[in-house]
Amino acid sequence: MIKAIKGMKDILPEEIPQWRRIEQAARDVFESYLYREIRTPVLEPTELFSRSIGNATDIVEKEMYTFEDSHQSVSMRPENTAGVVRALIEARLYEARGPQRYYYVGPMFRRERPQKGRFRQFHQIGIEAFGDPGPYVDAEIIQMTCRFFRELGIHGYEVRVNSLGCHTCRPAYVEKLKMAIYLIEGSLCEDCRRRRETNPLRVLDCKNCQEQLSGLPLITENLCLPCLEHFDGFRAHLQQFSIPYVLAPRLVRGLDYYTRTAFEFASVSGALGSQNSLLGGGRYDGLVKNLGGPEVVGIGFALGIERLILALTGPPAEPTPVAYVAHLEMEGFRKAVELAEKLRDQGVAVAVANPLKQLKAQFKEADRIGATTVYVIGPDEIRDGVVKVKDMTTGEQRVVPENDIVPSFSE
RNA sequence: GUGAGCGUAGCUCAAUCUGGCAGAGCGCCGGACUGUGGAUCCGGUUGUUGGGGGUUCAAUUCCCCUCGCUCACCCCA
Repeated sequence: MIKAIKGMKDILPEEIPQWRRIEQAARDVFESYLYREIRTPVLEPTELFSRSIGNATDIVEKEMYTFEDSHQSVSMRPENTAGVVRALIEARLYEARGPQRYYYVGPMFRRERPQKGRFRQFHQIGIEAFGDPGPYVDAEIIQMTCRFFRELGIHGYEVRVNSLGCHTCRPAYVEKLKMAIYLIEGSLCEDCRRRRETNPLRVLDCKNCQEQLSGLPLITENLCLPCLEHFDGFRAHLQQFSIPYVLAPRLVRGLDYYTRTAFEFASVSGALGSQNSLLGGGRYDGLVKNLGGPEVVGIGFALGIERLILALTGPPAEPTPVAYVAHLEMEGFRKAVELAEKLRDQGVAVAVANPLKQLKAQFKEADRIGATTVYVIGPDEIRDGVVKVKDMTTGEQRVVPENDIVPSFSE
């Protein structure tokens, strides 16, 4: 049997209503904040990702699906900020009047070992806002996400915020941090000692060594003045919007391009297994320029649809009502097909049994597909010019003149 | 990339520890009911025990290899 590739899943019809609900809520909410949809290719030049996400990150180093295509290295997108920024530059969207706010929905690819809430093909909904340097946008994005979550009835989460500094203050802080780690290195786990060089900020987040780490300097205490003002402004706006949040000075994003504001919506319900990040994002003020565009600042986030579904509670959507046309003998079958087409003209979903199927079997089938109404047409009905109509929930059946069959059956 | 657990009927799982005819429930098909579903009863159907090799008179069971799935680490949405 040919099976789907590891970490890639079919989304079966049963699950589709949930996906549509999430996507629709996102479109409605984001568009109410003047975000517009953008669709970019799944395949991009590998260089786009190595230059934006960062060459030394796990994503670029070992998780991308990369191959040669006519002497060019191309990769399937592991995230979509880089693609949107490329489009912004390529189409000179930054020159347009009005807000440059975009959202996207689509599959992303990372070649990791799959586990709960993590797949090799997964789906993200994300937004990017360009050209606005002030902290108000940062807070507005959080507000917008809270509205989106509220719309979906998701509650078991917390908002975590941090500032990662900028090109002025971060390098100095990283050096300071490295030095501090060096001093306590002996008490740290193997991973942390490795991370001191590869990704010092990550050390702060280590689950094994929290006790030893309490004395390390925090980025929030080492911000330059502009970064500090931005961070304070951001938090003041959150308070103004009455959004509860947790200060997470150890929150680090895994992508190199982030500056200043970084945030995360984390599930606190345990529904995501060991993954708890529902959504992550932040500001990336240097990225557009880095990729060859003008000095345009940006901020954005992405959320994982599969993870959102895990966090979703509540009853599944009700199935849409359907009708079934049962029949006897070829004569009845012909009439049944006609009736079914008339009902479809009225917008009703209708199934017709194969010709000459036993009536009993037809009713069984009607029951199985969840038909709310069954119409019966046989020689007797044709002779009398009527159709029998059975309500499958109550079991009641009545005789209706053929010409009166409008979509009057109960929903 | 590393570690652990699990692969038995369409589905959920027994039997594996202690080797001895591969089972149950659900589903499906049919009948009781020849023009009426769901409930009940009766009957029937369902297998490369993931694959390969080894030990043994005998392997679903024990051993080795391999593939797959799941969870966790790493990292992230």
